[in-house]
Amino acid sequence: MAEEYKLITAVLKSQQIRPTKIRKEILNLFFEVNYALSHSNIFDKLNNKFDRVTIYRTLEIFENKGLIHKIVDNSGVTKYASHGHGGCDVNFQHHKANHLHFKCQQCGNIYCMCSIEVPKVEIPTGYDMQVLKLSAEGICKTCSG
Amino acid sequence: MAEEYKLITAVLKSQQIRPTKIRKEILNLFFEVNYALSHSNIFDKLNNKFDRVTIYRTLEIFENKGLIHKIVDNSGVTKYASHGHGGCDVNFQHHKANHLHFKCQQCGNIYCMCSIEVPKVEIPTGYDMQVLKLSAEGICKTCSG
DNA sequence: TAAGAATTGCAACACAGTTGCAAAACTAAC
DNA sequence: GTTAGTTTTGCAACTGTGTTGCAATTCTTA
Repeated sequence: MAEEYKLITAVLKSQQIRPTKIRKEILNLFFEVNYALSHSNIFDKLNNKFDRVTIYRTLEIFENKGLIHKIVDNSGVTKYASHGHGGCDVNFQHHKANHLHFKCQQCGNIYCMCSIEVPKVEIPTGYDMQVLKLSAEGICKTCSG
Repeated sequence: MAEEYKLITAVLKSQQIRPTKIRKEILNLFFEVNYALSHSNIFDKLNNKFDRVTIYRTLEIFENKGLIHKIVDNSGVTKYASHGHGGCDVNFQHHKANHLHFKCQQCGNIYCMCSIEVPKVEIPTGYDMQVLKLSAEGICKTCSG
């Protein structure tokens, strides 16, 4: 844990984020899992130790600095996934690019799948497509295994 | 308008939905547009004539009976698009199947594109994919024209 | 017209997310 | 190490979305 926190502190500093207690604890949570976390997931895991608002603000900072990205799943729940570590099945570089989000219908977890190539798709004339996003649902490795 | 309401009444009856005032007005709204409507869109368009809760319940009924489907866009806003009429660029049958949702970055409207074929995609072994959804962003016909 | 069922509106609530502000914690200079 | 200034945090309050229970109203049909 102490070793891990050294790395976490370094990651925060590398993004010009002051390594306060709550920031280290939240970033640590992201590094411990390989799926996306919601605000309430984080609030619960931190056991009411910090204020709701501070968690929102921390997530905002992490997102702006590119440490995590926001995912809105198709039931409307907002989650965040870390770049690097468990947050991606390939590596940090790929993660930043457009990738597929897989939601497990059993456990509800969302996994980033950076190894997937987003296919080309033709849309009707008159429309100018800038972004194409893929999202999948099914049963994850853990739940089917 | 009177003619249109005859059709709307018939559609409602065909799904065993009693054609009350609010239901006819809401279904009419869906038939007037070719994009998805949010609860607050509908509330505003109906000019506070009906209760918020009744609108929620009406949307729930329409969704359960298959007249509309729910779309959560990637900023977390829940919208509903009608099957048939303006809600689809092909026809009623296609609409029910999996299709692409296109969100205009300018006007914010979401359009259903039923003519798009959803491509095959390979995912990592161990994961069992049941559903694949496509969503796009860009500039719509109206805004670019 | 009256009884029973469905629909509506209202009040109240839960939850996610945001803002302003004061208290606390840090940083850097002396 | 103390102090001034900046950042961060926690609290209170608020908005918006969605839900539930219940009583009043409306519709159906007999």
